[in-house]
Amino acid sequence: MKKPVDLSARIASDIRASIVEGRLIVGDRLPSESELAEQFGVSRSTVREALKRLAAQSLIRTQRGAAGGAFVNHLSFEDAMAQQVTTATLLLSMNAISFDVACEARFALERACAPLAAARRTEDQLARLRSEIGRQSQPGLTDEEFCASDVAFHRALVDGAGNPVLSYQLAGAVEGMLPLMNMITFTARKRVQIVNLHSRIAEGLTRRDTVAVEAALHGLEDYTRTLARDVMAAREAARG
Amino acid sequence: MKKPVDLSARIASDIRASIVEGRLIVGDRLPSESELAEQFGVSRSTVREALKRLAAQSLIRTQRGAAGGAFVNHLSFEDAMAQQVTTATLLLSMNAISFDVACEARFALERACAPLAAARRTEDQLARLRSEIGRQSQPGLTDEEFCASDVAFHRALVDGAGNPVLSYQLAGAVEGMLPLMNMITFTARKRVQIVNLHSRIAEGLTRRDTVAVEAALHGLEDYTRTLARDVMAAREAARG
DNA sequence: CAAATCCTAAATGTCGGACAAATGAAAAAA
DNA sequence: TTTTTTCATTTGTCCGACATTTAGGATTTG
Repeated sequence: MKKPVDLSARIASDIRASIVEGRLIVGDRLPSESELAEQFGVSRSTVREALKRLAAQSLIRTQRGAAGGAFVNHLSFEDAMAQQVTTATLLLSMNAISFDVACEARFALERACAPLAAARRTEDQLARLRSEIGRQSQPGLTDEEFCASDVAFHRALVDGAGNPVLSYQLAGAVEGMLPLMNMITFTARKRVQIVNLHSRIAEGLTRRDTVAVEAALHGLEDYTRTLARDVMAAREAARG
Repeated sequence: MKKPVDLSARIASDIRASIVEGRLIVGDRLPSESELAEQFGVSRSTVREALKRLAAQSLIRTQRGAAGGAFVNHLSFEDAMAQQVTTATLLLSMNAISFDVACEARFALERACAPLAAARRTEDQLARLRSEIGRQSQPGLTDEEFCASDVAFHRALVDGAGNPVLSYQLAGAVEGMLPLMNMITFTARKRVQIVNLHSRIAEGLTRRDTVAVEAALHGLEDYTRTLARDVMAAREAARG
């Protein structure tokens, strides 16, 4: 693709291509830093910078010691999700993404999970949903705790679809929005509304009623956007 | 969160937190490598390895020269999508994700875009869709070219939703599946079927008929999975 | 003989210094 | 004023050294 000018970037790019295209597979050990330095005709420092680049993308891991070295990493869903979340967070905060756009994307993705979750949800997952609803009804909760429980609820919903790829995709969308959601103050009255909608979702899934779940998600999207609009309006008024 | 043992990882983590939490904002210049080395009480090499880690995540960019240094990068959708695609590709190839699971996730996400795309599609986007359909009908196309056009078609479909966050999410799902899709040989007969379904999608969008688009996407998902199953079966038979 | 201990070689992690190359800005020349 | 030159700053690269970790062999000990 591109021609990186820096040697360390070029070397990282080379090795990355080897991994992506399957010439190096999971568990393979790369040559030692000294050997790589000789192979590429650069110093060990430069090789190290290249390896750190790859490590930052979770493509390799390094072990010290006699049988140590750099190994092609098994990219787990957890690793990928962690990256996804930080990337999504920055993407939203840096690109002047409006709350509406982020919200729309998030609920569109969640609704995509509804039919699958309705068909496959287990009793365990239903219990998780109800447990989070119970927590959200507790009076002493801070806004942050309420938000955290909200995230847990929606992750449980998505996990109900039983598709790890969807869970991975959604994690970024939902958790990336957390900073934005945390700006909203959830009064008792608002919490009741949200908990009601959550209950409708849980009931819909219990009855395996896709349409009901989608409708509740639509309601939740509308209500969330209304809340955000009010927050923005209040903020405007305070400034003017 | 975690306690990185390596100094370069720890420093990278520190600076990353500063960026994510807003203490450093887009365009800000970090102290020079020497200054950072002094601040953190480490050598310049260690600082450099930390900075390379951040550069690998597109969090910073570096400039040489007098007014150079490391600057907090503006994370564009393009950068994020490129990362997303390589991550998704590796995720699918390393985690023994079945074709069915990947396919299901992809089409679930695409169907999520259908209502939005039906409401907002422009004439330009419709023209793009028809243009790709035209290309896919040409007889001389290789399988790779057919796949590439297929990707372009689906990206245009998703872009029709007019939500950059959705476009970003989908890019990973669709392009990450490319290596898997490329394993399928598209005979003339199969191509006709696919082009027919693509046409139904384009027609549905033209009429702003969400239900028709979703139905066509369902049909395409089923057909794609059938094709994959046949490929796998043929492969099994060849081995046995 | 078996088990525990020690030793050693190999590899990454860190350090410090050195020079090259790029680059913007100040100083000098036209 | 405009152009050229010089220069200080900063990243990119290289080298050599030592510390730290670790697996596995060698040695000692029961």
